[in-house]
Amino acid sequence: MALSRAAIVDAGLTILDEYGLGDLSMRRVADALGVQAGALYYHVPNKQSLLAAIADQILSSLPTLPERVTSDDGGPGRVEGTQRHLTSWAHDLRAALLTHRDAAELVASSHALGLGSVDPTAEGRDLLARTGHPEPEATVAALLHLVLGHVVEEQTRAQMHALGVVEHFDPALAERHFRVGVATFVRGVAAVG
Amino acid sequence: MALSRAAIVDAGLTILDEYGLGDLSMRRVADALGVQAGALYYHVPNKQSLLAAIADQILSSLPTLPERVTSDDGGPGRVEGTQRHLTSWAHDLRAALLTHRDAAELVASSHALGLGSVDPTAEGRDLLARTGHPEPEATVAALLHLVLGHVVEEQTRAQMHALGVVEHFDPALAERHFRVGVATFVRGVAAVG
DNA sequence: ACCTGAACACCGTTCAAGT
DNA sequence: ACCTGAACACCGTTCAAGT
Repeated sequence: MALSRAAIVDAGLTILDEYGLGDLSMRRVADALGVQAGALYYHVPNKQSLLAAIADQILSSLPTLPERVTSDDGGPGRVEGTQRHLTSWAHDLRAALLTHRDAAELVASSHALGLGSVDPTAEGRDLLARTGHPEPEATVAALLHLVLGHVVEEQTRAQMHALGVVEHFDPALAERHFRVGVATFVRGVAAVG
Repeated sequence: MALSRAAIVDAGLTILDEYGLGDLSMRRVADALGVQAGALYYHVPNKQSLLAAIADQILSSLPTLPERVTSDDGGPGRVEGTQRHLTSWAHDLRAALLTHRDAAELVASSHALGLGSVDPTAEGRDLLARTGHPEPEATVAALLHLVLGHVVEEQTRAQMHALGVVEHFDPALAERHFRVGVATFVRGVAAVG
C-alpha cells in the first residue's frame, strides 16, 4: 500500500495508544509503516502538524449536541436546558479523550498552538450564543480548559499508577471531582448578570 | 563558584525566560554554568525534577492570602469574602505565571505529574474548607485547571504573535476572558447546594 | 511523484576515569 | 566528593540521489 497522509495519521494514533505521547516519534511512525523517516515529510510538513491531525481525529468522534435548544421558544426551561447541554458536552468531551492514551495532553497542546481544524468549542459556543449568553466565547473557553486540565491530570495519574509509581489513584474519585468541577462552573453560567 | 542545585535551578530559570521551555535542555543549562552536562546529574536526579524545581521557584512568589476569613464569625459577609478571596487567588496565580516565559505550561506539567513541593492549591483549599464548602478539593482543582489552561493558551499565543505568526493576539481581550471565566466559576462556587 | 540513505545538529543519561 | 570526556541510544529535519 502506498504511503498517504491518512495512513500516517492512523499509524500515529496506534503508536500513541501503544507507547504514549512521549514515545511517539517520526522515526517510530515511519518504522511502523515500513518506510524511512524522511519519507513522512512528503505527506506531512512536520511533527506538530501530524500531532494536530491526530488530535483532530480523536475529536472527530465527539457526538453532536441535539438541536432541541434552537426549537425552544425561550420559556422557563431554557436555562435548565442550556445547563444540561453544557454539562453533557463536557462529559462527552471527557469520554472522547479517555478513549486514547495521552489524548488530553495532545488536544490541549494542539489547541493552545491554534493548530487543528476541529474546534471542540464550536458547539458549546453556539449553544450559549443561541440562548443569549453575553460571553459565549470566554465561557466555553473556560469550560474547555477545566475539562482538558482535569483529564490531563487524570490520564497522567492513571498511567503513573499503572507503571507502579503507586501514588494511589482512584478513577471513581477522579470522575466525581470532574462532575463537581463541571457542575460548579455550569451553576455559574446559569447565574449570569 | 562551586556547582549547586540552587545554581542549576537558577540557570534553568534564566534559560527558560531567554529561550523558552522547548529550548531548555540539560546541555544548555550546563553550558551556561561552564560545566559538562553530566555534572548536573550529581546535583539533580533528572531533567523532570529540575523542571519541577523551577516550577516551585516560580510558584514561591505567590502572595499569601490574608487570613481575614478565619477571624470572620460567619456573618452575612462570609460567602462574599470567600468569593473575593478565591477570585484574587486566581488572579494572583495568573500574575505569577505571567512573570516567566512558558511558566503555565511548566507548572501544569509539573502539577499533573505530581512533582513539585509547592502546592498552589493549598491556600484556596483551606479557604474553602474553613468556610464550610462541601467539596474544597474538587473545587480548587477545577479552578486551578481553569487558570492554568487559560494562561498556557495566553502565553503560547503571545509568543506566536511575537514570532510574527501573526494570528492577531489581544492581551486585553485575553485578560477579559480570564476575568469572565474566573467570575463564572466563582459564582458557581457561591451557589453551592 | 515518491522514497532511500545519509547526513546535520541536536537530545537525556550513564559512567569510567581523573582530581 | 565532584567533575570531565566520551559514549549510548536516541531525536526532527533536510536533501542529494535514485526509481
